[in-house]
Amino acid sequence: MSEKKVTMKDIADFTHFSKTTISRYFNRPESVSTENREKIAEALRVLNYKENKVARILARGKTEFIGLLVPNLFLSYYGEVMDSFLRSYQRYGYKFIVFAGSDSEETERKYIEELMAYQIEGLIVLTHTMSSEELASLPVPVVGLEREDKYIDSVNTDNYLGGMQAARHLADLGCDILIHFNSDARQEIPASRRIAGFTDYCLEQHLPYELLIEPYDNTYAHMKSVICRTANQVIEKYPGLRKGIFVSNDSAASILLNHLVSRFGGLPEEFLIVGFDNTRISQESIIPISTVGQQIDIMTDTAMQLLIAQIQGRTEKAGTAAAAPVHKIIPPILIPRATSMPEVAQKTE
Amino acid sequence: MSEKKVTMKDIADFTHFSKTTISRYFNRPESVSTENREKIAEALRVLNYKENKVARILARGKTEFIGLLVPNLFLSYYGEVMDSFLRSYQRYGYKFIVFAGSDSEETERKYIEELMAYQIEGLIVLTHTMSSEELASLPVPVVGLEREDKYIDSVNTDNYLGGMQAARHLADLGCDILIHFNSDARQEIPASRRIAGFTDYCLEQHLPYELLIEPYDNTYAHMKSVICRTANQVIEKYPGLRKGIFVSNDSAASILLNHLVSRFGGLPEEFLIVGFDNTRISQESIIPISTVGQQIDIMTDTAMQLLIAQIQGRTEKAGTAAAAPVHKIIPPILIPRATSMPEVAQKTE
DNA sequence: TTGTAAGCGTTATCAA
DNA sequence: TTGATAACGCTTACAA
Repeated sequence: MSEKKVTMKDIADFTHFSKTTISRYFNRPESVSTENREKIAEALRVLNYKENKVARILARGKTEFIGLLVPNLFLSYYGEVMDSFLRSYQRYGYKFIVFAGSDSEETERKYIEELMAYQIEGLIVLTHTMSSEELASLPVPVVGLEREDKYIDSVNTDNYLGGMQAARHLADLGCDILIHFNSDARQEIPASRRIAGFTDYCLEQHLPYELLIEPYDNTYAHMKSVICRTANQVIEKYPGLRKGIFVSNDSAASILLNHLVSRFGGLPEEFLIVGFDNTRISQESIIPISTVGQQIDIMTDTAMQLLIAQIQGRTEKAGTAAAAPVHKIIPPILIPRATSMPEVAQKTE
Repeated sequence: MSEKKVTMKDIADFTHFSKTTISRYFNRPESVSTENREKIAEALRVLNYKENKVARILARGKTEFIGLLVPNLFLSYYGEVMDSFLRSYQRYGYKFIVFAGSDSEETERKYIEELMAYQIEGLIVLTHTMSSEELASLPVPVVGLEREDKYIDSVNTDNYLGGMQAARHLADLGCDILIHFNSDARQEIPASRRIAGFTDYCLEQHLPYELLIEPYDNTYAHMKSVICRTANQVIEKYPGLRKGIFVSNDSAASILLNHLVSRFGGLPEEFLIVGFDNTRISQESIIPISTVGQQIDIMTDTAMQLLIAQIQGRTEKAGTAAAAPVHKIIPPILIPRATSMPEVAQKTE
């Protein structure tokens, strides 16, 4: 159990071949005679050889490592995205070194330094800490996901379309007034496009609408207090009207739903709710929440492909002037559930 | 941007020192004269040197890598545990290579092979796929977390105590009958001790109780149908009695709660619910769910310490006969919330 | 305080 | 089809 590690040298000695031949056995087996291949296989088994990829990396310069920077893993959106990235190992073979939760730019830089020291071949960034400009200056390919992406390749949900889908859905259901809850309207954040999509649809269709942008930090308690307060204003302001409320994400939508259900003993027919993301919470809430679903598997796969394209491009044409960053946009899919179809609200899904 | 990588050799040439001195500058700076330290620092800056830890690993044999096997990341429990492990980087400096979701033993072995090839120093296992016996035979330190752990070091919540806490809490609140919902009573799974703790408390205190063990797979839909069915049986069987229901985890507790609230338009006073884990869902449900909370940060920290102890012990006394595995037990903390304190159920938390 | 040289376990080049 | 030999970039005796 604690014996010295068996190396190719040991196999070479054992079989009386050279290290080179052993290496070739792994990398171009067809260049080793069938007979000797068997001898080597035998020796590998007998000595219980295990490859050492660290040495291979040093010799070849390819680590098959990708760095992953994620804000946290307790929000289910990030959990689901991470899950999806990790599973891409089966397809692409890249391993992930993951760092979570850089509070400050400084620690995020430290993480990146560390990742670079391990010779990662690419970096995927979900955190919002550093500017894409700084990220673009790194000596490795970078892809951003649902973050500011001016100077880097990225994959985003078509947030603008998502906002429109939500508005159209609510309008189609005969709402008298469309309302959008959000907490962040900063231009550079892709999710803020949801606001624009929602607004533009309402304007185009001449629908009465209202934006309620109330900042909150990411703690549940604060989110809750802000949303409940906002909801109460809406209740007072639009009595008797059929209100279609599009909420910026499923967690917030769930808070709103719980508030209404608690207050009225159920979701009144005059309230329709649509969330965003299609995270688990939207399915598991007291009434299944209609939501604009991000296609996470497609997004992560697209991100991997962008990254791999960069990795390959880099080795080929090293000196090319930085091309304009590629921004892939993935359409969301509206998923109608009980919060926007009151007639089915009582049925279990 | 695509220049050749700068190595210690370059710094050596630039400063007219030897590679050795440059290396020492990093590893034992005090052994380099102050004057020359500055020269080297200058050269590092001018040439923009970045360390290559892959080479260092090869030379020293320490990777600072830990492998992490987790069933998935969409269940918030695992997300929270992962989050906690990743943050331990700040304390211990270990980087994590993460694999999620091995459906089969075969793929799980492949993951482990891959991790070994990268010379991980230790392995943390949350998956239930492989036996601890097989894991124990690996040539690296292994620590399990809330999994079968006969042959490996492990960290578990004191599930037995947790079951007792839940029962006592419900009994103290004057329940006429105590009921436990669970889906898996297999001895080797630590969580099954929750059943034993619950049962023993009821027996000791001569309390009427019932165990309802109904297997379900991990899909939400199936969980839901099983739990709703079971709940309906309970409703019929114990009309008028104050029922204290201890549910095996928060997700299941949330499903039960939603079912009751939907059916009765609120949580009837005669139902008290306690979940397990203290995952986010317990706080974010329509009525905050009382739960037996796992102390995740303490558990992950304990796991890291166990692993590090093994890593260090291994280098010191290589030949020691495998000591008996160490099992650390972390007490859970009961968190009373509205589902077991009907009088506060209406207040926002 | 600094340098020489060997070594970590692979792969790559060139020759045989 | 195989083998010598030199990388890869760093650490570490041992020597000076």
